[in-house]
Amino acid sequence: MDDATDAEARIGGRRPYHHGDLRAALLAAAETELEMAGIERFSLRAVAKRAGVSHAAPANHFDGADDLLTALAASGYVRLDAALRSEGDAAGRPADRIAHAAAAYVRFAMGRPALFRLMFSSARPDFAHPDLKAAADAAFMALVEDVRARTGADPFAVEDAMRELMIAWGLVHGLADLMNAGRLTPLLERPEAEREKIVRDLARRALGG
Amino acid sequence: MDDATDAEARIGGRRPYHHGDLRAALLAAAETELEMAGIERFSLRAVAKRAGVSHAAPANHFDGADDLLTALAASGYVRLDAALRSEGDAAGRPADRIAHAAAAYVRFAMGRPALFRLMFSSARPDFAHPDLKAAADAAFMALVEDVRARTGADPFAVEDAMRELMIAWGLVHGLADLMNAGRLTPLLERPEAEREKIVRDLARRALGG
DNA sequence: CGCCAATGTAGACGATGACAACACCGGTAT
DNA sequence: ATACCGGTGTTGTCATCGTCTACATTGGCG
Repeated sequence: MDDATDAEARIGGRRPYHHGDLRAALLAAAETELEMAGIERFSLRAVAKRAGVSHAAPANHFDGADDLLTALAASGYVRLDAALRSEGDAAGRPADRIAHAAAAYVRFAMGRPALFRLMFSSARPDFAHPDLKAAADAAFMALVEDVRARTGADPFAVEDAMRELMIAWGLVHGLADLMNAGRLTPLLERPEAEREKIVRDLARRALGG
Repeated sequence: MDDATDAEARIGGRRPYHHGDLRAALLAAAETELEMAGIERFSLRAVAKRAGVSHAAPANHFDGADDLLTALAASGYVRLDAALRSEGDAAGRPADRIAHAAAAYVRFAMGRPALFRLMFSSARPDFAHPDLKAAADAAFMALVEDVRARTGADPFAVEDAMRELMIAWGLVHGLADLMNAGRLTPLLERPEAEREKIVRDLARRALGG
């Protein structure tokens, strides 16, 4: 926070020509800008202004707007992965990991709607970028492992386990995306605690038990 | 088609100053432009060029780019509604309507990926617009009725039926959106006929059928 | 101490959405 | 018949956007 208030701290003095950690500051500014404006009104110049630098400064750290969004999406997947795993660990029985991960998935999406759209419903990030690909794959594997913990079988080897994975991922992603879009109001309008409970129930029910 | 070839028909002659049915032509051009460029690179000027009119001509028929996209989204929901209902009617038993509607939902999404994103994952259409709202609600009701045909209960009155609805819609929407994003490759890579069969099976399985 | 690569700034260009002023056209009232 | 008029399409303009290029500033290294 000291860095963030740098400008104010130097009242009367001139702001330093060099920022110090502009790359990180741009990523942070981009995320709030993304949530404020939405992916379709996202503007690189607005991000630069929010970070307090000139409109062309980001070019020193990112290869254009889409590259910044690629890095941001990767950061999103890292956090989604962490949320899925920590929530899974909090489950009692291994077979119930997936239901808790489901609730975490939906909570993640609803807490950062624009970032979630960037991660799953945008063509702007370069999903072939190594960093993004690795982060997205890791989060995917969190789900795979939860399914394995439930069925005792490797989804990539056993078709039945793969079907479970498809149902689990499809269901939670659909619920998240629909509520993100303001649909599914019967579920959307409930208080958060109840909503999470329902999501867990839906996951258990769809997976047969 | 006579109107569409109007320009060619008048070789040597001057194209008529007035188009005839520019509104419909713009909607058609917008849809192909949307699928070609994607929602995030969609450009009103490109649509106008595609329709063969000046960049400002659309203003006479639509109140800006977002209004055009609103009309396009509404047209999408009308078609989705029709697909869901006709596919449901093709099902043998009433209880199996929902599985067939599920396959239709996924097929619709994969056949028009950008339009599907416009309908569910974009902030540009005005979802409060009466036409769009009506079309979206109608498509939603198609799913509601399929659930009712299966459970014999009104989802809005019986909580258990509502849960079935959430699972059904969440699952098919998630499967569609994920494959649209290039994920869920184990399902995505199969030939279309097999994919549809799997989607129906997943729906039956998730609904405990 | 002077050079230099990294980092940030300023300005310009083409594309875009929106707006305003004008041109064209068919139908209608006189 | 003719003069008007509202609907429709065009041209021109402006602010904003992403990107590129030239230049300024800085800290560290030889």
